[in-house]
Amino acid sequence: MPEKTYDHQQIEMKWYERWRDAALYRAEVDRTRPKFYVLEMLPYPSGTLHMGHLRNYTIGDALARYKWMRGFNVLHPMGWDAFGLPAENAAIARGLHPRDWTRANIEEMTGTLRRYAFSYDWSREISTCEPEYYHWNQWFFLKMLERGLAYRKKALVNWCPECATVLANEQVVDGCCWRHGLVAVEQRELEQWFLRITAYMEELLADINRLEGVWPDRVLAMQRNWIGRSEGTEADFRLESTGQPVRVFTTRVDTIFGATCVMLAPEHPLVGEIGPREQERAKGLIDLRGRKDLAGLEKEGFFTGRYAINPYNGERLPVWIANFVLMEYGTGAIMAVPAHDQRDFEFCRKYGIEVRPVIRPVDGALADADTMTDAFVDDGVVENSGEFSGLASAEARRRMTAKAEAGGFGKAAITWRLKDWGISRQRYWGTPIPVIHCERCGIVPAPESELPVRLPLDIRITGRGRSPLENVPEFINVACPACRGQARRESDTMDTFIDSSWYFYRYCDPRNPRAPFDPDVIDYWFQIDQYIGGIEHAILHLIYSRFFCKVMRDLGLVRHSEPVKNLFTQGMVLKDGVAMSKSAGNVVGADAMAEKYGADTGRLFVLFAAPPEKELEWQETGAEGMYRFLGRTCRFVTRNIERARAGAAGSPDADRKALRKLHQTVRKVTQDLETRWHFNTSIAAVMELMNELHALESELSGAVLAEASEKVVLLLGPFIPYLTEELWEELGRQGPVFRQPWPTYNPELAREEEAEIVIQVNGKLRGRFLAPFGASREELEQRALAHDKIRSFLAGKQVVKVIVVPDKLVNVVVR
RNA sequence: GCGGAUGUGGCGAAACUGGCAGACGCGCCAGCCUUAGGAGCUGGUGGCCGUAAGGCCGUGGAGGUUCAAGUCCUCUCAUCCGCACCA
Repeated sequence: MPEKTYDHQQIEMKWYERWRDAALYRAEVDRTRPKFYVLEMLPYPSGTLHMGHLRNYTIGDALARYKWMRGFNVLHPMGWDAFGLPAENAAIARGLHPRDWTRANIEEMTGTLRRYAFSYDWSREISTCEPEYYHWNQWFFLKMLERGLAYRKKALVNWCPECATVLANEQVVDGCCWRHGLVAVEQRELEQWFLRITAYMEELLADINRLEGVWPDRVLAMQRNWIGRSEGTEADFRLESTGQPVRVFTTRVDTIFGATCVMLAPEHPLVGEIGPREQERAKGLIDLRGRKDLAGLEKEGFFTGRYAINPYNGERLPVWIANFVLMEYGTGAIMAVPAHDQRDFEFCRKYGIEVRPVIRPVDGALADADTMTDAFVDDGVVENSGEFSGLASAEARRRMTAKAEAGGFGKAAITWRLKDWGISRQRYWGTPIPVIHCERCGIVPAPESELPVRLPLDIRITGRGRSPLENVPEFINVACPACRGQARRESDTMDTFIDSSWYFYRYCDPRNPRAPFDPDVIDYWFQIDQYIGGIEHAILHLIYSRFFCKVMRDLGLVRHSEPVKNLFTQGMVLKDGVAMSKSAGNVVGADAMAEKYGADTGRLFVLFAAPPEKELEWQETGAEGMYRFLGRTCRFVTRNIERARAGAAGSPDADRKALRKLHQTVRKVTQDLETRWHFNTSIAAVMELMNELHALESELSGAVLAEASEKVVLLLGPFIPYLTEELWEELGRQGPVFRQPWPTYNPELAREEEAEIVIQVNGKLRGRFLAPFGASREELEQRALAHDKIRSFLAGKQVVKVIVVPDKLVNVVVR
């Protein structure tokens, strides 16, 4: 029987055609079986689909196939169409209607993607860009509005001039738009819709510590940081002139006797009351501040001529306005304690304000104000602080806070960094916010029966910063649902992160016309067992979706509080040391890859070259190596089919060796995939097996060849769907590989006959010998000491001790 | 500054609870086969010394624990990432 050369083009097209419309990963739900829900956050493919995009897909797919073979019900939809955003961009660029573009895009993209993915394309059932989906966005919005979780207010918001829309805080990266790297975000004051994510911030923070599954520390740290809880004390410093309180927030109230001035943010409301000149100068500070890189900014400020009274000691402190004090954080005012805060120190030294140490190190003396060069910022012992002198910092904080509460001039306070989620966008593409503005009735929610509020299809996209919806009278002009008078429909649309916050719920029940989903169905599939994605979603999507989950729970829709059990962040794919991305212009296109070596080679390389959490430097030569391996495997299996079938005889010795390696490999791959996803070592193990099989090939019996071929195909099934499918058919077997049971191993066959015992002298490898498993310590010791080579090392020395690790090694300690 | 990681051959990386460092692959070298090969096959490949047998060194660095350390402890250096005048 001639061997078959590996023709990836032919094989992959054949199986792609055959499987393209099959719902491969849609489980016929048998609730008695265990379930596995794996999902990837694909970066939305707004351009060329490249190997960087496909990496997380490949990981998830391998896992899904493996779980399936292990007898799980698997839900494994493609996650990529969750965002409407790229559709809008491209529509503007191409002058196409977004809706058409989205459909065209789906067809265009899924050609390659599906050739890689080999799984069910759920984007055919759900596109978040369409009314069937945004109906339920609107429904959620109304529920939140009812509960006060959605509200509208005038606020200073981030504005991306390139997108011509507002952005949420989470979507501003380094002062720039997350989508337009170099475009600086401006601040504008606008009426905006917000979701009250802060209502859940305590829970969002607390639950980080309660996640049962595995989340990367990095992501947890980023979320903690972003939520930014900080415990401290608020205290009022009264203005000497008017008696008006200036409330400050501090985490170090124990240093308050060292306060030597009070500082206001330039935007602080009190600035206006102090005087027009001061207001003018404060404005100057704001402008100087610019919009980027606050950290590198030179500290500037000025004295207002006013004084405020320290409530703890009655001291009269000058009131300053300083550019580094932020209105958005705390109360917008601080007390400056230059001796114990580095920023205050720098500011006060610059302007000649007194530095007064009041905390000394536990085992040291108070610093000298004149000679200190840096603030002493650690906790210590409080000095020169009236009744609190001599206390440790922590204790002083407690007592001083208590005093403020008792005296009515302050309280313990917790400050959060997290702000409410601004969801208004002045884009066309997005879910219309379902409210109506009526002059008489105010803001009136659209009646639930009228959902979905549909986007008009006939629009012109201007990119001018006002929603194009405002120019569509049929959309804008409506009757007020309450009074029937003339009213205007809200023209803002929702942030598309709303879509992505719950799309994975809808995947479980995509056609439900009555509700976002059936809670019973959700109950079976959720939580997501394994979510896979890039680190870039650590604070955006992953906080929003956690928030959404808690809201849905409080609406009685779901019974869990966290959507994702285990989160995995895969490493980026680099090309020449830079993350593969369209903007960097260094992509290895999936099309080109599939053309040249095939999707199987691409998948295998991505899985083999590095463990999934690590970054992966793309190397063409590495892919070639994988291609060679596939070719060798293909030829080996096909050229032995005849001999296997004929049941040819072979050498028992070679058979035994081959079977041992085979069963060891099944064990190793199973362990590697079960406990940790070490795809790379799994694949390496199969390669080792193939090397051994090649070496023994001519001596193997038909039966062993048959068993080996079959198991190799099954072991590789999760990684290289096309070739294994083809070989499975060549072997005369029926049905998709991933519906076969995972191969089993026989521990008896896998066992080595003899143990190789290593002999060390003083911990250094000096020799080795074979011994039966389970040999006694005494026997091993004796044989080691009798070993020729060891004897030469022992000559003239005294054996102090012999350590024996059964079946492993003997270490002889000599002097 | 705060927080999170990561350091092993020429390269990507292995090494499960401390027990043979470098599996597997790439690259490179030699050979075979071929009209030819950017195809296939065989062998070699951490460094230094040695014709060889063999020896010494070797997991960022310095100490320590141990019969035994890439793995545990202490300190330190370097790189990457996230946040950042957050009071």
